[in-house]
Amino acid sequence: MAKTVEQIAKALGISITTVRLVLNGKAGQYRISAKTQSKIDSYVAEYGYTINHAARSLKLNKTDTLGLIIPRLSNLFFSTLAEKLEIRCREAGYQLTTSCTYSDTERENTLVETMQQRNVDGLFVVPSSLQAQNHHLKRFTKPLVFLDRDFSDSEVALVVSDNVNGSAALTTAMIDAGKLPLFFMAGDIQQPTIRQRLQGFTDVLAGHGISENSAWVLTARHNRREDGQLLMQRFFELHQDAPPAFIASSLPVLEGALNVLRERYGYIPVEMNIGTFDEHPMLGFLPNNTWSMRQDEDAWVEHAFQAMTLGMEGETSPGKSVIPMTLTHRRRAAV
Amino acid sequence: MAKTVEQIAKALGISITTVRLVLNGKAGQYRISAKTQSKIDSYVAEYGYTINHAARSLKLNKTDTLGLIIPRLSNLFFSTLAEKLEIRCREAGYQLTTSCTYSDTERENTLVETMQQRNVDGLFVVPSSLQAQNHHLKRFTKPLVFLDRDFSDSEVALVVSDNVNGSAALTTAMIDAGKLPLFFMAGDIQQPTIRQRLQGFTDVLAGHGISENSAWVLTARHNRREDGQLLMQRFFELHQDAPPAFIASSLPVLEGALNVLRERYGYIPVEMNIGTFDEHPMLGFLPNNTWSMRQDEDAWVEHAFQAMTLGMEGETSPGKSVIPMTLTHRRRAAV
DNA sequence: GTGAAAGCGCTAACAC
DNA sequence: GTGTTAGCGCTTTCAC
Repeated sequence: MAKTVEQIAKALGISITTVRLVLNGKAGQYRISAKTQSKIDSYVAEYGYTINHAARSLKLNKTDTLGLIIPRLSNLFFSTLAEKLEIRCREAGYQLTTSCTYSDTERENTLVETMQQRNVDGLFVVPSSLQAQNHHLKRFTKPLVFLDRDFSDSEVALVVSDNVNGSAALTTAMIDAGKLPLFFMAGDIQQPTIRQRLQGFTDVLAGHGISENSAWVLTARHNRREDGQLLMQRFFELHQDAPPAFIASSLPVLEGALNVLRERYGYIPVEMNIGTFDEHPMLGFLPNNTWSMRQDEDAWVEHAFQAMTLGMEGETSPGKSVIPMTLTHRRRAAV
Repeated sequence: MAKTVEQIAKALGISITTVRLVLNGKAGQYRISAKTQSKIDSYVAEYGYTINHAARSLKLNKTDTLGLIIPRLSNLFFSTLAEKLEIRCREAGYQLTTSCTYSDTERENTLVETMQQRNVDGLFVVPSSLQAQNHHLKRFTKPLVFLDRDFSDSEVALVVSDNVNGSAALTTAMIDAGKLPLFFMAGDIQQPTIRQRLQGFTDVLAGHGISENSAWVLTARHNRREDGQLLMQRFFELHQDAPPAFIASSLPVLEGALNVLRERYGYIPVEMNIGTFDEHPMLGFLPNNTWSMRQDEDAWVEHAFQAMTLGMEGETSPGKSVIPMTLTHRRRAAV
């Protein structure tokens, strides 16, 4: 097993070049004798041959590997994205290697350096901040495609969802269904994605002439379950009852918020109207009216991979791709 | 940027060895002059130095990379496992690279060959079948640690949950709460994990002198949402009403089963008692009594990494690790 | 049709 | 304290 080209050649008493030509399928092209070919073939069938990827990389200065750096894999949106991107990369002959930052900027920077050392041919990154993004641009010397966070740097290759319009559509759908007042439980509004979702919300409310909307917005520091809990706890410091309708800025925030309700009441009030970003089959477990605004991972992958291909071909950056979102409504369960 | 050791040495007019010693932190040990050191340091500060990992790998015949092959990342259990294993590997200085099989044996075999070519130092695999497992053992020449599927091959390094006892405990808890009859909706019972869960169930029922339990078991071909749907549809071909209590053999099966109920009734009957394997925060969205049997990813990671370490140190296989599961009960929501 | 040789950037062993 | 060298296994180029 795992013979090298040289070992095969020596064992068979033929030259390295000949073996190589056969192994690379160039036998016909160079008119290698059938006898030599079958000698090589049967040797390989017996002992096997595994190309040494490190040697190839060293010579060609490419690894046929792409990197993906995301906040966490245990977030369904990112794990789905990783899955689909891996499939797309493999189709094109690339191995994708994924690592998580856990929203730690230092870790993120380290990961980029690691990817650089390992000489990946290109890198997809969800950057935690504009500084981090600039760090990567400086340190990483091959094509970079940024995902999910729009820091308004028009030069970079970037794929994001159309969060402003998606949020506006979600808000409009809930208002049209008569669900007012409508609260918005936002995680970290420093983060562009969340900020844009909040903006879509306030835009629509302003368009409806609702000026008190700032009272309907609650914000937290991060986007985790715990932040959702804090948000709902804060809500109860300000109000007597559960909100008749609210939007969570992401699924973990929703999980935390509903958890507080269930602890407080022993149940989740069924008459409550719930909006959220990101879709999940388990939203159907809720008996409530729910609206979820889904991000289109397939379109993300196509745009991101296309941008990477252009970058690797040396084209200039394709700039920003803004992917539309789609709304899923689940009607309140009959009783 | 990205100078090689040789370039640095030439630019500074000193020898490659000297530069190397400084870069590797051996300056003190070999008493390199402070002047030389600072010359090198400032050059690196200016132009940077990125080690060429391919060259290092080629020379040392190791990549400081481990592979992980799982069915899918969009399954929360596996994505959590991947996350925690990545963290553990990085602590020990290894990069983890994860790929998915989508339960396709051929793809799985290809992935193992790819990992072999890329010369990963070791491989964690969730094998789709005993044949696949044997294929890997034959083709992969470095340490292998298998996960999640117990094909009763006592020689291999393997980490699994204690599915038989876990399932027995789950079944017992539901029976003790008076939830009979209790149905079991199983996905693919060819797969050892599912078979063992089913076995824990039938064992307990037999222990309670319930002989008709075979009528309470429904099985499907795979373990996906669609299979859960089929199972619940089949249930309704045999019964008039929704099951008063049932156990799903995994979360996707549960999602599919509940989906059918919601379609049929417009709601999920709140008096139904639900058991499932794998824990998820969104199970709290259900107003029902639920019991979920969780797998302990942290323990999996510790045992798996330990087994890998032993393998890399050339020790003999540590054999099978069986990890206990823990039960979470959510009480039916008050009204 | 087949062979030989240089070189990718690193490590390790040895020389001065 | 510093310098030289061989060689990991591959690709590419040129030679016969």
